[in-house]
Amino acid sequence: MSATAAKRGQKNWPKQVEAVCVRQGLQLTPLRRRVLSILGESAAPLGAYAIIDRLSKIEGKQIAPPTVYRTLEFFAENGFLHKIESRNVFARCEHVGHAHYGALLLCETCGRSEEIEDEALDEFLKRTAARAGFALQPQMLELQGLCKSCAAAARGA
Amino acid sequence: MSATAAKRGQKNWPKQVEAVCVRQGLQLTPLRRRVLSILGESAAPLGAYAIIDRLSKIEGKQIAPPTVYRTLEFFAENGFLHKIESRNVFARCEHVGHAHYGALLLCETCGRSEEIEDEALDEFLKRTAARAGFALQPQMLELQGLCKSCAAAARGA
DNA sequence: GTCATTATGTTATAATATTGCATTTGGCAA
DNA sequence: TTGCCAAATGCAATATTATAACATAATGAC
Repeated sequence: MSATAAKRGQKNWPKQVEAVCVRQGLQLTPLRRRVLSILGESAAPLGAYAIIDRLSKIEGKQIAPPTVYRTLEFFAENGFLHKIESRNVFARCEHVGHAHYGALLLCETCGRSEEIEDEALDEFLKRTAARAGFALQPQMLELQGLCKSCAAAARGA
Repeated sequence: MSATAAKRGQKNWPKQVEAVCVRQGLQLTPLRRRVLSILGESAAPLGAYAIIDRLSKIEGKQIAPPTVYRTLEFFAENGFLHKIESRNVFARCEHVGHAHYGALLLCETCGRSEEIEDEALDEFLKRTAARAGFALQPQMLELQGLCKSCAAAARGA
């Protein structure tokens, strides 16, 4: 993903979420809008407490954890956000309204996450698991590595 | 994996670990042996605090978290144990001394984890990530689903 | 407007993990 | 053997992540 594409995604994401909320009759309250904008402006996924801190600054008073966790839960349940379990952070879902499978490519160096949707991958995993008698759920993989620019930087260094 | 295979793995694991420790000159201290045996006897992966509780019972006094976390770190560093990030638990590495790639199949129902080693999967993932310019690290995937027996039970129910 | 539902506020606490420093143990060279 | 260094363990405090439980406020259906 190019830097400009990242920036576009970042800028458009709150608007896309808003559009889906309107279509589906989901309440986009002031609190949710503020959290949306915090997530929308971040280059990399954010931890809950980073969001709490930023929100507290915006609101001018200390916001308690449940407030933010509930908001994040709302976004995750409605397919706007991924929780990245391996890092305890929350990333914008770049495919608002699409199926939730594929993979998140997580950069070890810059912390950014990139989302790919790949039916072939899904199929391959299902078949691989099935050989062990395992029935896979649909899920987003979390894959660790280096993003294009960090890999280039590492090679250059 | 059959129940008997699981049981065999479980019984042999501490001995395999011990053998590798001897070969590599790693200290298998009394503390490490006790943690090894706790992990060896568990059907499913255990959380750090579950291990702390069991160890405290065995020792007859309260064991502090760092003691156990350090022991787990020792086993993980030496390839005897996997930390399952999506669940905050620790699972025996069933392929002691092998490459650490492939996948952990995690059953949502019984909590057990099964390890598969699959070079084709590794290749597939690398190629998929490479199309996004991403350089994947070798890693164990965590895949959620239902194990053979829990899937059968679910179908029967 | 009343009422039920949904959302938010607030306090407390649970669950997971680490830092920093003191003490003990094990290996090994003089 | 002794002394030393490095590795391992003990221990207290605290950091980080997340949830429970209950009160209050806002919203939408009727």
